[in-house]
Amino acid sequence: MPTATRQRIIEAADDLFYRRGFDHTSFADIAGEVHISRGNFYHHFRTKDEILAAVIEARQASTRAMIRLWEDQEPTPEGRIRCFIRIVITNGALIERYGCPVGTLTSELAKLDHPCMEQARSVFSVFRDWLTEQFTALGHKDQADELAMRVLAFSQGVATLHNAFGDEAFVQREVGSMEQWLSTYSEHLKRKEP
Amino acid sequence: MPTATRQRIIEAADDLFYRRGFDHTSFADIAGEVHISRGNFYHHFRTKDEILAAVIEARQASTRAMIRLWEDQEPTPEGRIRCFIRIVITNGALIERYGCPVGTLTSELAKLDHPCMEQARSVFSVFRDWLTEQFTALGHKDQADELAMRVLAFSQGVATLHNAFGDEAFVQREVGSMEQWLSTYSEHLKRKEP
DNA sequence: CTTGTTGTAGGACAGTCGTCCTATCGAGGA
DNA sequence: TCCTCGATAGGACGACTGTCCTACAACAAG
Repeated sequence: MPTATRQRIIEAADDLFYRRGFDHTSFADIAGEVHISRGNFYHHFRTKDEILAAVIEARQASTRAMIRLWEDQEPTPEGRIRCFIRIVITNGALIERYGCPVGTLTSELAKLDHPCMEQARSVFSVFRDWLTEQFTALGHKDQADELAMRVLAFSQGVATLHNAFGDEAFVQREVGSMEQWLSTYSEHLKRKEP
Repeated sequence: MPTATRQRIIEAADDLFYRRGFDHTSFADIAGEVHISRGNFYHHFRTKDEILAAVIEARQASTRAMIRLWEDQEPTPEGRIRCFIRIVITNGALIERYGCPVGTLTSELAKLDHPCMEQARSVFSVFRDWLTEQFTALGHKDQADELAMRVLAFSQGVATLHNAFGDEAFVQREVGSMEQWLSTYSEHLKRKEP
């Protein structure tokens, strides 16, 4: 049963881990953000790794929630994949400043050789599996996972360079190019099923 | 005039910043790697930021050296761009473990709001400007920078996902796809200048 | 009213951090 | 031989880290 305070800790840690990085965020930082004492903090999370695990779990949940939203808004697989492609525009301001939350956390945990690495990777997998489903529905079952990985790589590349250069025109251009690439895969379906 | 010890410090710091991250690498770590005392360390670098600046400078130099090597080995712009594309295979083992040195450092410095961020970005720019030159030589002067950014984004996306998933087949596949994409841009030139 | 549980606070603890200071070493010039 | 000066060593410093312990307040169960 999650307490309200516990929930606020997770939200603050989520935000700080994103903006400052996991390693560079201290207990005191999070406690200060939530306006509780470090002692109270320890009552909810005994170690830093426990918070990280809870944060990643929360990110998995919010990712799934976002995906459900896309599925409600867009009836076609093409429209849904387009939602994912456009995420680098939707979250453009944050990505320009702090990069992709999933990619940067994974990179950091890889360097730290952190036990939560596998859990962090699974956030990637939520996107990957869902994109694979969409490409399968689009009639490309045999290469669905490969296409999903390509879209995922696109978003990571654009996010990293947006974070490095801050060039919004570049993001717009790449999204447009990717949407055009996507349309070639969906028109192929229309031609097969008129 | 760089001392031999100073050079060894830079090399050790370069390696550790890559493998553990800048923030998570301490003075003691580097000193231990070089087998010198922390006091001696301070004689060469007074602050951590000074080491970082020296490391980034060294990376710029080694990047330019690698580029010169490519230019010596490959006479055509297409072959040279191919060298860059293949770098995610050449350095595959390291990237799988620690990600791209340029991308991960830039991401970390962005989160730390570090003054060396601009300098780190310039390592990206070395690649970007050189790729722009190559695409210009390939006869695509009007969109040379856009194509350079696309190749750069490709490498960052592939590196991030290779680091996350460790899927070598994915890397091979994406490199092949990217080389095919590149060949369409060079054949366009051959058609115009037979 | 007593007892026990739970949330909160504040501080103790040993360790590490970046930074800085001082002392010693060794070679080269006067 | 003495002096100088860069290279090296070793430790001191205050601040901060993650972790842990104890004390108190609120409140429900008995």
